Amino acid sequence: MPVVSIEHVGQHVGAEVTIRGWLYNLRESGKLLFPIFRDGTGIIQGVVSQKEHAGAFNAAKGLTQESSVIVTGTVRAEARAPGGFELHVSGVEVVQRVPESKPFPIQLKEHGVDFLLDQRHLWIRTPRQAAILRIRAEAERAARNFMDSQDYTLTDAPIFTPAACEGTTTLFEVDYIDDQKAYLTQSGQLYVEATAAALGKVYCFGPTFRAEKSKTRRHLTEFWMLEPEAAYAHLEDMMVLGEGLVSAVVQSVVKNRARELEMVKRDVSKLENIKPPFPRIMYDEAIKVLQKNGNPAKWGDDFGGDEETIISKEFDKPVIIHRYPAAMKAFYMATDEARPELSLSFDMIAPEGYGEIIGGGERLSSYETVVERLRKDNLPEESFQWYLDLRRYGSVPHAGFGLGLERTVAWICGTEHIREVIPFPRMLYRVYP
RNA sequence: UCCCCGGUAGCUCAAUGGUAGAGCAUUCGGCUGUUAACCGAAGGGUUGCUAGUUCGAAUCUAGCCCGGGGAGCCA
Repeated sequence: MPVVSIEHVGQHVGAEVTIRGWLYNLRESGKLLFPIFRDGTGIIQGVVSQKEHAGAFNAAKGLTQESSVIVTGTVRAEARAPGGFELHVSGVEVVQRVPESKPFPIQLKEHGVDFLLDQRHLWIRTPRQAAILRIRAEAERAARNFMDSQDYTLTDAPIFTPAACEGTTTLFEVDYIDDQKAYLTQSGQLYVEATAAALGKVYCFGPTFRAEKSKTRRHLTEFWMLEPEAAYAHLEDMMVLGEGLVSAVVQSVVKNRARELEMVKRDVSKLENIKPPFPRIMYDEAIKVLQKNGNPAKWGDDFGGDEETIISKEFDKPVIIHRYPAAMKAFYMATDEARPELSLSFDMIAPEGYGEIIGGGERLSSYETVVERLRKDNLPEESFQWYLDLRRYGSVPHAGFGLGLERTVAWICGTEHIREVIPFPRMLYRVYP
């Protein structure tokens, strides 16, 4: 008897199959039982008749939620069943029965955020959470495929680092061997600048850490970033690469994860439209847009969540804002020679208030300027000697950006908070489970 | 770090100064087409902690602890 996954059960109508999974829910109606099974790929309702299969009936009757089961039965097309297919159950083998004294804590009803996050290891079993994690996986695969197709080479960056990439206040310090200190990486960027000089076009993709005391729906202390970097590339190249990457990810999810998007009740029409080119405005224009909308922003201000939302509402695609004032960007950002008060930087703001999903730009290539900026930002020069070597030995113009995976996936899924789109979110004051 | 909101049964919530309640979950009983099934019954509480006001506090006051949303900062 073939073991089939629930997502493929429609190919076996009329046949007897085996499903291995868990009891998601059980409804009883006298001498008929309606168990709902899940196996990680989907859910299917079973029907068990006491008259026809007394053994299966007795095994399933009173069975507790999330007990693990191996079920055999005949697949029928059935309009009355959720999903359109139903399993007429002839055999039930209980692998492990959840004890009645300590039932599965997550019910098919509403729960509070605190409770669900404490139960995250079990919460991910519910259909909505499982769908979100599948969409995340598709987004990661699509992102890698796109970068590979553009001839970028994956060069992973270290997680232990000797010092800050960006601000020094948000570093996680860890005890390294023999009383040394190390820090969890905030960004792989400095390292991909090195591998770009070795391999030309590169990217890294992995977790990054920020000890920011931020409590918002857009923040995690541990999040994943995809960071391309290319030698001899300029700002324009990166804006084109960024919109290509985001479009490829969105379209791949729309194409390959339609069922999951339906499960999370996403309005897919808003995603189908996400194709290049994306609207681009200069920082100067963005300030004007804000002022037009009654926001008190003035030239030189950085944008917070409110400002990003106002600007993104003007467009139905992600919007690229470029050439921010140099003063508000990191020490490695290149300046615009036409207007030295501006940096050759850009951010991409997602629609619908999901905030900044990309930040990047062209890097400083002159040794003297990097040293000057390091001193200005009070960064420890001795920790950056290797980085300065990149400006000593064949320095070239180069550019790159960082894409925040969780914000991108949260936007694609339309979730309330980005904590839902990573299997085990790490947040301010929460590292369990 | 700052501002706002919250903490009552395993879960979601009600009870605004006078005997702590409901739905779900659990247990027992009923039901041959259920859709977070339904119907009947039972068990289940140190109202986050500490102090205070009061004849009397889940309720009012103060401090603390925990959580949520936001600001700053960022992807």
